[in-house]
Amino acid sequence: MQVSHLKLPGPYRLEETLFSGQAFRWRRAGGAFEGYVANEPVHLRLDGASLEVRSPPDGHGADGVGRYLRLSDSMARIYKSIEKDDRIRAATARWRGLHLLRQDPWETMVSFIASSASNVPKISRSVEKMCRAFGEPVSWGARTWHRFPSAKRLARADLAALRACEFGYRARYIRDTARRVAEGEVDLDKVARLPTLDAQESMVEALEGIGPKVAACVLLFSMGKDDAFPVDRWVQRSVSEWYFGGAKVTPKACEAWGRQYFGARAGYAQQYLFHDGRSASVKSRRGSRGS
DNA sequence: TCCCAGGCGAAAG
DNA sequence: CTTTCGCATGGG
Repeated sequence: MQVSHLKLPGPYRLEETLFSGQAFRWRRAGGAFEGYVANEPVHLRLDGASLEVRSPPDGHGADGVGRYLRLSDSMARIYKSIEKDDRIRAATARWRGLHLLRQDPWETMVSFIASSASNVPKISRSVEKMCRAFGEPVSWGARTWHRFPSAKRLARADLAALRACEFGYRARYIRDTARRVAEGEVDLDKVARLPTLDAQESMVEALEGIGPKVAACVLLFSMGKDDAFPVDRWVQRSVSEWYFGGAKVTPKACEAWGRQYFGARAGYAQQYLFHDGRSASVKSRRGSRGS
């Protein structure tokens, strides 16, 4: 096993970052976290101002972890650029150190196809089942881990086997998207080089099951397009409540508004709004349960 | 039993 | 063009 330590340039909310609905394969392991970076198993633990990274002896070690966690993001500048009012300032203050991730685009695309009209725990379960069924096994320690399956592998997946992962009606979208990516009809590296709106449009245009929101998630959570502004029910609700006095806002209008209002780092603002709104809701549901 | 979930595509207006 | 509806499925 390799062990290395990465220096953290500032506060990093590792748990909130890994469990804020961007990534779906992380698990709590005591005070540490198990998951995958660059499709290699890793074990992360915060240790004061540094991050301990454990990984298999024959893998990439900590290579890529800093990039994945976006450790070098200039958070002070980001906060300065998105803190347009007291509401967003409250969210950034509450969750200071929450980061966006830079994940693998293919994994992010499949995961967010699975996300539509679903919820974070269920997405995680489905993705994990799919990895066990189709992903390459990796032995490390006492366990067998499973890499995220390639587009080529999912392209020839049996639809019934995909459905068995609880993807429901999304299984077909995942299999067909895998085929188009495996055939090179859609090239994710090329998509990543396009301007945000062009990239978003190209994915929506080419791939069934990918609409504006899912495409924005791929751009924001895997391609570093920080001006993408994914609008789901939580963000739509928060924006309506906090910025439109409770008036209805369509997802399309909400997205356009968010990109304009928050600017080049709108996606970071979105993540803080999402996390803040969702945390408040979970807390109040817990608090009001009973009777 | 009904409602909801990091929506989307097709149908209807 | 915009709005509404069906979709699989598990959890509250």
